[in-house]
Amino acid sequence: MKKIVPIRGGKRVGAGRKSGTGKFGEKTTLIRIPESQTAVISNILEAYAKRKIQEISNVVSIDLVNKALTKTKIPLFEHKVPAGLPSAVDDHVEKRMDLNDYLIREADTTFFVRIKGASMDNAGIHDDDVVIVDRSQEASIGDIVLASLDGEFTVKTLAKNKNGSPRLLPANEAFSPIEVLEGVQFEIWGVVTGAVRKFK
Amino acid sequence: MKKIVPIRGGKRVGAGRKSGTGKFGEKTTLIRIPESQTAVISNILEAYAKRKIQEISNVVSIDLVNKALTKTKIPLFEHKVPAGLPSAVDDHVEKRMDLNDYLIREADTTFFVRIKGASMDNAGIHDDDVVIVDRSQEASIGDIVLASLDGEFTVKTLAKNKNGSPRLLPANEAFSPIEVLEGVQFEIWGVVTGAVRKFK
DNA sequence: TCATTTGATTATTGTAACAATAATCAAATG
DNA sequence: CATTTGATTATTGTTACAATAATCAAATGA
Repeated sequence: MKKIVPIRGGKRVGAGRKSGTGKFGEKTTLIRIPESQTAVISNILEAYAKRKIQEISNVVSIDLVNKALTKTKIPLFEHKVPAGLPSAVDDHVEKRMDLNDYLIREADTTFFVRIKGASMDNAGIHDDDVVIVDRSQEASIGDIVLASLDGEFTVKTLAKNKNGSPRLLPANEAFSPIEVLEGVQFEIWGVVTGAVRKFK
Repeated sequence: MKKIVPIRGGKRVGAGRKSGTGKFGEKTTLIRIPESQTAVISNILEAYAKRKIQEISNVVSIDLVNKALTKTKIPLFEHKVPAGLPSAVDDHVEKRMDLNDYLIREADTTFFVRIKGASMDNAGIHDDDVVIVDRSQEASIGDIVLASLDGEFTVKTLAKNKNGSPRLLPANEAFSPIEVLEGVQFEIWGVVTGAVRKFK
């Protein structure tokens, strides 16, 4: 027995998917890619499709800690700044702080890394900031770390894929995560324990 | 008339082009590339074929997103210094730093203030950061300053109205500028010259 | 004998063809 | 008037294909 199919159709002029509705928003061509590089290229294209910035290095320079650190105890006001004239020579301010003490746990295993770019903006690490990296600390998932990929240094949040391979997350939606692919020389140099910025 | 073709042939077992004799030396797959990026990808592949670069992953920073991404390779610990020949690179690597030297100009006129809230987020000053305030510096328009209004302390960007009266600008759209009205006790305590933050 | 020619064989590589999916439109429906 | 339904067209990954390139060995000829 035949099913009665109600007729709905007819001409549909102008119908159909519109041009440029693909994930790239433009036409594509086929290119032959060596098999060992398909993963890399696919990653790049993924980032491109999402209009994200694919950036690895955001490190300008790496400096070591001075051999002999200075100690300068300076008043710290946590809540209310008292009226009057707070100063370092004042003895009676309740709390004093030394920057080296505050930010550096162990001088021997610490170094400074100057950051460029906006890829870690949402983590409060901005262009031209200097971050403090401690090599002695074990990096955990979620930590901000200094890592190198084939010799390029980057500061990113450490994450892990379902398959266990590491992933480096920028803290800025405009940037795409960095996948640590098979065969790439990858190393974690330390955990970012602090950041400093100079305004003036 | 038929041409007489001399017979030369016969079985040619084991003949034929050998696998891996293509320009990449390996198998390939077809990938669809957006047209605007084909030139870039072709260039990468050309270089890869010629082995000018060993790993294509080094070149991810290629201008896919129309942003020139320069990669910085920093010779760090693995860098071998030729004895007796100090170079700029070596100086750079050997550079050492002290936080007090870097952030504090004059200890006697400097103090720290811990910031609460998000009103200066866009200036890179976040909740729980410690800012460095220098009382000895003259505050200019555009500086981030520690100011007091009727005894309330605040860190804001210093601006000026057309009529000359000062104005304190938060760096966060969710907050409104503070007008310094007539009769309000207003004082600038110093200029914010830096900020530090502890992550871990 | 041995270098060269010739045809057989097989991989590469760019393009074309294809099929499954996705997006979009408008007539028909309720 | 919102929803359903089928028509239409682009996207996208895969397969097919044809021209080229590489390689081998039999046949040739100096």
